[in-house]
Amino acid sequence: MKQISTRFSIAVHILSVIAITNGNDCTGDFIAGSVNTNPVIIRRIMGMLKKAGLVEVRPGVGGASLLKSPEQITLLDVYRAVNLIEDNQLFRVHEEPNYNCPVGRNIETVLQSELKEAQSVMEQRLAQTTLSRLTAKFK
Amino acid sequence: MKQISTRFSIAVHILSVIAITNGNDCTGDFIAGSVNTNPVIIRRIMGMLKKAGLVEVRPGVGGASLLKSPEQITLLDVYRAVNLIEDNQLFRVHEEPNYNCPVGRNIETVLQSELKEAQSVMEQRLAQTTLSRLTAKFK
DNA sequence: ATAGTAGTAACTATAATGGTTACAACTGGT
DNA sequence: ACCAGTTGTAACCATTATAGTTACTACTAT
Repeated sequence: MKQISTRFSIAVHILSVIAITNGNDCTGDFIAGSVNTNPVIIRRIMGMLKKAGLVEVRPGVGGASLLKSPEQITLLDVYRAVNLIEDNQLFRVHEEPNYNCPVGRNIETVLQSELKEAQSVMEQRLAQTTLSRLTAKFK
Repeated sequence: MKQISTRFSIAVHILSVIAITNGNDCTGDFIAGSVNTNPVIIRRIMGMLKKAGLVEVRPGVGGASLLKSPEQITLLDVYRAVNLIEDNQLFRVHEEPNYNCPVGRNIETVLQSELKEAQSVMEQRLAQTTLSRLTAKFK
């Protein structure tokens, strides 16, 4: 199966680096070195984090800093920032079943409500973990 | 973002049809008509459900039936049957971060444990919904 | 002016998905 | 014994997301 993209984990990595360095000379190239990937990947994800209002970047000279404190940034915030998804639905449901069949007629509505519940509890669990909680566990 | 494949929702659809028809003349082509897709798709997914011990198919003559009662089949059973995933990890984490960086050194372990938790609560929610609970809501 | 940085566009390779056609193997009924 | 209907696969295809790369413009402090 297709797993959830590494954009999410990289975004958390990026924010952790910014949090730890306290925004000191935290350029895209520096972060790319820590993540061990191409700087453009970092810039792209940083763009999403900017759009979500989580970070700001000093234009020209470079360097990123957090717009919210690490205690206020949760994994759900990051997840939502980088995983823009159709209708915010993690689970995709097959379309246009046969409405002449009692199953085809009902499956979408009935199943969707259960899947939304499952997605919701996952997201609420993500919302319980803050960035500061994560970085506190670093050794 | 890439959503979770419709294999899952189709598999639930398949099992619902079998449950409702009570395994009466429930051929792949018939189910394909209800799902409104190609019969081969149904056979492929049915193969996974067979491997997971959820259904059996009469060879030659055709027709599927449940190997467990609808009260005993949960959405998690179905999810696990059709979404075989590397290491059973829904979230993918970027590999080979820079171990010379305190973030790169710790991010994998620390983040993984949180993500596993989030995945786990979602799966436990799926486990609470049985096939019979679903079909009972059909109108 | 220049060096270093950010922001994008454009391109590539890879993989998963959803679908299709084709074919072999099996079964029950005639 | 044949035949129709079915299952189980293999092979192929188009589409899409992902992850990465190169290249270029624009901006800022020195």
